[in-house]
Amino acid sequence: MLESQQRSSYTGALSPEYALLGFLALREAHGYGLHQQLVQELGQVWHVSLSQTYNILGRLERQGYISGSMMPQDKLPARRTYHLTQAGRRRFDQWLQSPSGCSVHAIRVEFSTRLYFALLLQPGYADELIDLQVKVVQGGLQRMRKALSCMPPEQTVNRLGLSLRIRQLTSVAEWLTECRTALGPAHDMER
Amino acid sequence: MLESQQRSSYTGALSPEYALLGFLALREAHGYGLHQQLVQELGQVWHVSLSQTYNILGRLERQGYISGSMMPQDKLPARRTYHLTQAGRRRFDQWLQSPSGCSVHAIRVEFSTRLYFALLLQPGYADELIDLQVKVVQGGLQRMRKALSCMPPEQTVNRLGLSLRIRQLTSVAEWLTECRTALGPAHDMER
DNA sequence: CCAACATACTCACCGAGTGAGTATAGGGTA
DNA sequence: TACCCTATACTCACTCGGTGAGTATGTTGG
Repeated sequence: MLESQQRSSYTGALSPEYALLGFLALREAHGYGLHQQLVQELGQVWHVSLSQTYNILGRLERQGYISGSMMPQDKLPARRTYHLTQAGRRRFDQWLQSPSGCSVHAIRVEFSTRLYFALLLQPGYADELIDLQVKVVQGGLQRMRKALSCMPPEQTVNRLGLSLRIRQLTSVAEWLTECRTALGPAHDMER
Repeated sequence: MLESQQRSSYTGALSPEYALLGFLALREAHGYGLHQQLVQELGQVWHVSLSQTYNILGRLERQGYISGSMMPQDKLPARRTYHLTQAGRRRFDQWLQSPSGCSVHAIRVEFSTRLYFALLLQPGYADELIDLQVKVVQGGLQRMRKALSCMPPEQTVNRLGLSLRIRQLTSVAEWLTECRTALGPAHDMER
């Protein structure tokens, strides 16, 4: 009964792990620095504490996507430098190709992150990424509008809840076109 | 640096625990039934699995906000019937009075839930609740707009991220006025 | 007669996220 | 010189969020 949503087996895409993989795709780094980078570059997108960053790095290493080794420094304490494994590279590349779901949160954090790395790694691909996402959003909007029209009127709060989701997704669609115009000029200069 | 957000000590307000407290404020009930109620009445607002419902009930009981006792049934297996304690009643009443933060998610789920119970328990209060929330949202919007104007232009993705948050919150504000008109007529009949 | 479905939970597990703690180095001040 | 604050660089223990599988029984449809 209207359980759409596309939850399925949770892929962890809504934690900043791909951002960390992305930074490591650019160059190897250690946890503390990665956290600083995350805050500076994507602080408006993700809000992650230092220990959370280490948690994710630990998990990514356990799962074999990154691998780290202690690098002693003179004066300052030794630090663990991570680099992407082949599996990690594959995972990141694959993620970069696939559009986000059509939940507002997914788009705000995951799509923005994807856009960030697309601009850095293959700027010509950004437009395509946005178009792809627009299509997903449009599809989601249709489904939601249909669901709303099918909902009994006495479900006041449920109707309002869905109505808000529709408004939110509509403004996401508008924002996506804003993205295109915001990136358009710089993008033209690239090619 | 722009850590606004009002995180502070996390109050658990973004899990459906208050919805469960609310249902129990109306009448005592057992886990399975509470879950059904949650899905039927607020399914567009919260997406909670059965086991998650039991998790939360377990925690609420450990924390002393609800208390349950096994009620044997003939034929069907015995079930644990919960009722609100005084502490739970206080907690729920206090929550019902206080506006949500100005994050989109907080409003979508928490405010909607508050509105749902306000309409059931003290319908005359709903308008006031909405007005209160509008003020919070307007304040948040101002802070975000200011933050955006202060952000360096080279922070493209961060700027876009904040811009989306602003769009989202703007559409929340519009939705709140939709709430008022949607509830207005029924509401007039109440007084 | 059997399968599917509804009732009513329980359990084990992993990821999300926080806060406190550890240790060292460098810079400023009283 | 003693002291404190900040920055670097983590580690640990803990709670909450959330899922999926499993258990056990009764009812209903083919």
